[in-house]
Amino acid sequence: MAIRNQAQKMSPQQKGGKVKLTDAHLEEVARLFGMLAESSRLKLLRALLERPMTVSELIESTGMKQGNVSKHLGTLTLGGFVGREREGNFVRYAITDPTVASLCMLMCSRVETHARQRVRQLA
Amino acid sequence: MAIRNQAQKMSPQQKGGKVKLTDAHLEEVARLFGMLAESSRLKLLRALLERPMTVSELIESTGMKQGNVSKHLGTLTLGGFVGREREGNFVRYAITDPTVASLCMLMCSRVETHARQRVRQLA
DNA sequence: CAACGATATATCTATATTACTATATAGTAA
DNA sequence: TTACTATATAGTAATATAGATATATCGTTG
Repeated sequence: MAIRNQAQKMSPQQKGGKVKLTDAHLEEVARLFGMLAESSRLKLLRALLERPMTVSELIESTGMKQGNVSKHLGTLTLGGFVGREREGNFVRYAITDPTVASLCMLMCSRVETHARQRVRQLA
Repeated sequence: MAIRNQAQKMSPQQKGGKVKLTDAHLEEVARLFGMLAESSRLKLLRALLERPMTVSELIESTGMKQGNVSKHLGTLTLGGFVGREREGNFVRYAITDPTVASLCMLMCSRVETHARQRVRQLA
């Protein structure tokens, strides 16, 4: 019975810093990570981190096709990363989740670290 | 020319907390997020967060097939999330990246928050 | 060396997801 | 209403990746 992995009714963040992640949690966490696992969507988030933008603005700023922008924004909205607000004919999107920046920055610093490690390995 | 997205020679973390993420960065960040976007791999990480384990132990503790465990561990190793160390016939894997826990916990707390939001929306 | 156990890898099928194109919908204004 | 603009969605082909199975490689022991 090795390790206790299964569900337990506890807050995700416990006092000791220890976390009990149920299988269901992991499924959902994986889905959310998957939403960030696409450079197109990250480009949209990067743009929105500057300021809220309409779809048209995002199309211009990212160079992506309209349909793709819409679809990716839909995904990000489902994930709760961004929110939408109608403004006449336009729809303005904004980042609603403060952890987006943290997640991306954490991962980005990993990129640098990892790159340095690889360089060191080669040397 | 809307927004300046392109490469600039700066440290990823700037003083003001602002970050310049180049397109190349985003590609790599996406790849890394993708490695965490699979519940199987997250299960492996969850196990390894308890303590370093050999492949055999991971097979038993996760119930996954040997080949898949090996493959996923290979992916996680490529991403620099875990490291391997031979011990006779066995290979012991351990989490080498301290940000793994932070990333997963951040995302997990998002899951809870988002779930609460959805409940609120339904009400 | 041969035989064995532990781990890695190769191949396959099924599934998911992308970008693309075209089309549909929603809102505004005439 | 119709016409127009902005956004969303549907349909498709191409690509990628998971899990299952089989096989290969590595390290140990005899």
